Amino acid sequence: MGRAPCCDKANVKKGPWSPEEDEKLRGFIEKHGTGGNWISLPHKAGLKRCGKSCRLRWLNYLRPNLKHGEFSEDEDRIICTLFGSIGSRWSIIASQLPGRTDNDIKNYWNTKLKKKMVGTMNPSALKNPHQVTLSSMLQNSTPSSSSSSSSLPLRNNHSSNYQPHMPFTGSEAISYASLMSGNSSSTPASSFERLYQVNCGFMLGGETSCSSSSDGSCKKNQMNDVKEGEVGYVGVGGFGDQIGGLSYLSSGVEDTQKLVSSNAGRASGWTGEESPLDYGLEEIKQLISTSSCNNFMFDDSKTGEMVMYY
DNA sequence: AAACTACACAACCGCGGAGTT
DNA sequence: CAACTCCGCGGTTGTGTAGTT
Repeated sequence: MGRAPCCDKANVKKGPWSPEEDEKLRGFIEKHGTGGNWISLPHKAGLKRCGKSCRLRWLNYLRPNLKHGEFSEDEDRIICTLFGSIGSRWSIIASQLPGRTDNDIKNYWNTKLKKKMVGTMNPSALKNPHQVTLSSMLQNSTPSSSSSSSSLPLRNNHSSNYQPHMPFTGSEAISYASLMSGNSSSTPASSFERLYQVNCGFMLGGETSCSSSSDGSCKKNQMNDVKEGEVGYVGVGGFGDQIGGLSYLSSGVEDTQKLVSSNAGRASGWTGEESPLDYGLEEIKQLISTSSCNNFMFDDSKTGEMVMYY
């Protein structure tokens, strides 16, 4: 069965929104609400736009109480922590950042934060081929082409032993962990910085595995997996133990929960249509505490590479 | 000043899930 | 239960602009 188009593409305007269109849409929604039907909304509002386009414009740009501009360090922290815990589920991350949209955060991550992560790494280490291969991390992070997705094992909803390969060998990972712990930032590495660097550093390589891929197999099902307790995750301590007593990841979960807790109140300020996603605190806590992305383990015996078990 | 490049952000696309008929 | 519609999500692309050569 083919999927019906969401709108008559021939009679629909595309591209940037004009101020007049914005005003029409804003005015209509302020007056009538969305009516729970985005498809019919543009017609009612007198707009020659696709319903999805209207929805996006409203959610990402016109909606009241939206923040535009620089992200604060707090917001950076939250994004990184959550990204490290739950991957690229931008809507969930956005739900913890009032005034920010998933699109905003996604763009911010892709254009700035990811580079910031890279920037925290010691460049000299990158010259050593036996240590972290940054380019390979980044290559693995973008599932844009079908070829890349075919070369990378895609997560199966119902498979608990999905094993994406990290671009490190076991010893490389140890080098990397040492590098991170000895990072020469102006302040001693705080627990956040370690969490930030380790979680996010690895996530650069693991992003694909946690995001929805082109086959979309990794979307809401992950939530369902967690809820249903079907996933046989390896314990959180696995990775930290292996890298010589560094307990970044286990503390990461704790920190994440604190962050989520501290932001839940703010998040609750979102009401109805304002909130793109309304996950409960407990839901997110559980999601994070059982998050696949925090569960690492070496498997030197098989491949000689470090492997994350999901 | 023109050409080129890099970056940031808005918008589009296609998919899966949920709800309805 | 299948067929269908709509919503929401995340990845990707397009476009404008600032910076550099």
